[in-house]
Amino acid sequence: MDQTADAWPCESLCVAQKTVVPININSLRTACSQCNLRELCLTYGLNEQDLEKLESLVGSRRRIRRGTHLYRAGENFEALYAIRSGFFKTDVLLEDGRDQVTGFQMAGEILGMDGISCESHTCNAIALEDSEVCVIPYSLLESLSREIETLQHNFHKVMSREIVRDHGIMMLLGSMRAEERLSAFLLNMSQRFQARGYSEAEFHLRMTREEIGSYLGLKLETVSRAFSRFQEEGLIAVQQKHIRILDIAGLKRILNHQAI
Amino acid sequence: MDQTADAWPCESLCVAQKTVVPININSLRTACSQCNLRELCLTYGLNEQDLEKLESLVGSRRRIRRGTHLYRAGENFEALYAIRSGFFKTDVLLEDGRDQVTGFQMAGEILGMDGISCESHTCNAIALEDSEVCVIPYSLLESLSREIETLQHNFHKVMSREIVRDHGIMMLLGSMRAEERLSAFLLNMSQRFQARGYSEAEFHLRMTREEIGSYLGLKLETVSRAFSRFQEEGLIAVQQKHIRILDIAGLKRILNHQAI
DNA sequence: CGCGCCTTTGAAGGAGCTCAATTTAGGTGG
DNA sequence: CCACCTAAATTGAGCTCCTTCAAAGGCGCG
Repeated sequence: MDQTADAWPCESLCVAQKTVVPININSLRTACSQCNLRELCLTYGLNEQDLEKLESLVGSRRRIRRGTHLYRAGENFEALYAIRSGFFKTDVLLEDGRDQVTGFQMAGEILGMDGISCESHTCNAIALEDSEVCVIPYSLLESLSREIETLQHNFHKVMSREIVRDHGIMMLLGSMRAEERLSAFLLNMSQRFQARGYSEAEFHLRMTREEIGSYLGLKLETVSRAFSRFQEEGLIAVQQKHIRILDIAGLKRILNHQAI
Repeated sequence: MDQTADAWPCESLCVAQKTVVPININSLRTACSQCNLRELCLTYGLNEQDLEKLESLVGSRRRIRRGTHLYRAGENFEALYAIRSGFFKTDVLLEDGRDQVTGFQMAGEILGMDGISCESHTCNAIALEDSEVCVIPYSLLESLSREIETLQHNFHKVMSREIVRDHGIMMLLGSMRAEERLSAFLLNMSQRFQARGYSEAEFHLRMTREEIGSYLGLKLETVSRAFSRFQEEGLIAVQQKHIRILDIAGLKRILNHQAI
């Protein structure tokens, strides 16, 4: 099935990507072998035996209150973080004060890979709602992935996926107009919520218009106006942070540069 | 030394990055242990013993004529490529025909990491001049990096650096004006040429104005006008693809959002 | 209930785009 | 070696989409 069709533009070129089975995120247990997010996380496809070895991988959990940092640019890099629950943004800052949101991350996704290259983080990770992460000490991940081939492979795929995702955003920022960008954003959110067992058509955005704008290379007013126009055209129903998508095909048409 | 100061904006936040020693790219030998690009490549810091194991890593060489593809989006992913000599661009295509250059790669850099995530390439890699690459079969790289810790670590760093680089470009595309973008581009090129032992102040661009524009999210006319303005202001001397940087500090001032 | 923050909406301005014409460079063949 | 040809680059003028500045409305939280 083409669950990838509404991913970032260039991800749709990715034929072999696995179909993510919607999963249930209710009961929370302790280790990877019991984790409901397994299908989305680093441990995908590991056998029972290997999963046992992994019990040591997740050192601890950390709760991050809404609005606080998981890590900051410049801090020492020691661990990756797998999001158990919640919602994050990452952003980078320029000396002159300008900043840019580089991504929004949700349950099952991995944070912190920017830190590997120079052993210190290059961006900030901030919780947009009360969240919980699994702390994955990086040295442990490296040594375990020397033992467990599947883990190694998954880790590489996760990093590569991040690169592909970034290329999609570069495409978006470099060659799309405002409404195309917002359409891509909404479709991407929709698809990710769906992959986690939530509604693809109705969801709460955790970020402000300004954060969306920063991510999409637009001003908050432009984002707001685009939302309003989508609503006028019957593509979505929007009330503050609550979004209901009424016409997915219509949004896709906009993304594909076609007029309504 | 702050050779990182003129890297992409957010890379300058990266304190721990190694200083790349300028190297001599004249004599070409066969294996990694003899390669002059070692300092820039995956084999950095490996001891003699490990380097011997690596002889098998580079399966073969491939010559790529100017204007031809190293790989195409959609093709099966089987290997990474280390550039021995030459110059490449990568780009992604949208269904509606729009495309975007996602990067320019030069000697010592690794191509193809986009393909890991779904076992097929998601972008095109095209030689901008006659080039030569080392073919690194991916399965071999994975098994060798389970044996050789340093290789594993280097590989992860290379992928992470790609992510950090992409964040820098997202920053550029999302929040810089045309002249800031071009300034960042020139400073980045200058720094990379310097790291390879070439002049930081004078070099030949291998790409057209249109390709630069695509990379920077601008139209070719805008790029051309920005070049002309830089020349009027005495920051650079430009004659077609030949660039001479006259005032690096001035370019940096532009990048930092300050007026002349 | 009131305050602050977020969002919406309007009107004017500007940076970069589009369209178009001209110049220049580089490659080809006589 | 020169004339020719094509692709790339430059430059101008008008236009458009997004930004900027401003004001008002709404929601949530103490």
